Amino acid sequence: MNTDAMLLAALAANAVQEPARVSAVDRLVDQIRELVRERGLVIGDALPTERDLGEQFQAGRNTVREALQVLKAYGIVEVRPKIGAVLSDRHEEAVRKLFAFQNDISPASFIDVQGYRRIVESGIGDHIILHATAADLDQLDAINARILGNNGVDDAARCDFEFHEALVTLANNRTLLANYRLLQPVITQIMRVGKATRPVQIDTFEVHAQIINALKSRDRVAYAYLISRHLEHGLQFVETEQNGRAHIARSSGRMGSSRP
Amino acid sequence: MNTDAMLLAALAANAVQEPARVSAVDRLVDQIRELVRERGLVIGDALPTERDLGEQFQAGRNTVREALQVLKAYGIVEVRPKIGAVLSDRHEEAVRKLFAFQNDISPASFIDVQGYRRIVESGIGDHIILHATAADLDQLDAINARILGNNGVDDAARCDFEFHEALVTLANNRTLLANYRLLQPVITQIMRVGKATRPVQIDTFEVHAQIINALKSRDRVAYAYLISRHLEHGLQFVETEQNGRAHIARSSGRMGSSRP
DNA sequence: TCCTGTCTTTTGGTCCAACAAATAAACAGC
DNA sequence: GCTGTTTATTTGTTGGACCAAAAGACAGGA
Repeated sequence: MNTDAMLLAALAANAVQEPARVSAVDRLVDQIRELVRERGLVIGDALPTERDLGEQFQAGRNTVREALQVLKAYGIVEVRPKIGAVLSDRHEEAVRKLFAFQNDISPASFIDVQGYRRIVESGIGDHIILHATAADLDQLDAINARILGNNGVDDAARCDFEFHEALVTLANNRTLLANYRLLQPVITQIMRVGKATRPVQIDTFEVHAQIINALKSRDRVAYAYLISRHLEHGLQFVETEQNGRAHIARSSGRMGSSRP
Repeated sequence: MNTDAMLLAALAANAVQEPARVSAVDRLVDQIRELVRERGLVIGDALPTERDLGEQFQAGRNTVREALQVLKAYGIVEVRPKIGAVLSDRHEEAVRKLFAFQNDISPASFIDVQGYRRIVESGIGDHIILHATAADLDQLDAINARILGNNGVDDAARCDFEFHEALVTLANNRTLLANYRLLQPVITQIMRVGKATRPVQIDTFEVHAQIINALKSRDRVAYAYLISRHLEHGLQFVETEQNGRAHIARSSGRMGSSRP
């Protein structure tokens, strides 16, 4: 037995979860998902009508509708009057929404998120320096240049996020990127508030440019220092916050920020 | 206007989303969540019955049920026969489930996840070395000892995960911990398959002990090396996998693993 | 008094029928 | 061929019905 076969067997074993659930709605959710899979439906394709689904799977229309509500909550389908349920690409968005709602948006969590970003964005420096091509770094420059478009706070925050997202993308790890994107609403909000306090697009552009230059000259120490300082700067505006949780988070927020 | 007030104003501005949605189901979802908030209900408390909710909010029972299905999908409530909908603490689990669902479980994603873990678990070394107390490290020892209980593959995998989770916890960053926990099903599965190939609880225990000792002696270089090697070892069993995606992911998977 | 088994009532689970609203598709008029 | 109108289909929502499960009331016995 080779290792891959063993792997797949273990995966199959993991697939069975709760045999206890015999709810018709849950069953329908699975059946509809299976239907999508076996018919090879893709984003934009429409599912059968609610009545058809009910007839096909021996269920009442209300039961079908409850199942569709679940799929809709998952971002799998988007249901429009007359058209019916069409396969949606809003799954990631649903995950983000759901995730955001467990992370309360507060000054404390802002500091926490910045601490997370410092860990991640510092940690990927070595990989970027070792593997990024000149074209990759040039593209970072191009993305950074867009921040000078100066189209208001929201737009600047979006550009700022895109730069950091591109940075994380260069780590070439899908899991990391997905996790980072999960925090997009919070991160963008941090940026928005920072820029609302005083418009500093030009400063942001300059710092990003310095970061890119550090990467181009393969200077990992400079990169780590610049990223740390840049992220720390981003939460200056919540400095006044001094309650317990924020303080604890802050100690982690500052981790690894020793000046070279 | 101080910065905190500005922050809160920006948050409020972010709160309004789509005023276009007038669906009765969506309205009910919001109303029920508001009901929970204003009554100060906590985990375990029961909501009014479906019939009562319908009467209170001027909606049919089927509509209420559809709203409850959405809340259930979000892990906000758990509905039990006869009791009704009770507030649940399964929100994180719902997020995990939803997240896992976008990350297909495959050898390629296993390698990717190990790469993610290497970035994270290496990256937090400095903070742990600087801030962890002797008691923290002793607790790591205690957790590590549990892996010798030798209660089968599943149990060993669970203990293994708990050790690494404890490690990440010492980084003292809620966001990082939440993201790491999101990957629990995949990580545990990696461990399970690794241990199924050959039971190596004692080896895992030894390596973990070495890692703890590196932390106790504040040796960041040894820690980084040991963690990297430990995680790389964990995916030996998928070495045969050589398709494109796995190979790309692998290059990131190996990042920062240069021997000191 | 306290335990135990039975019975009633409440409640979620499922389905059906009906109507309203929206809209894609067919159609008539030019 | 284009445009405005009509039609038919489909989702959105509601009320009602019935079933099964379970909590709570209740009666009976140790």
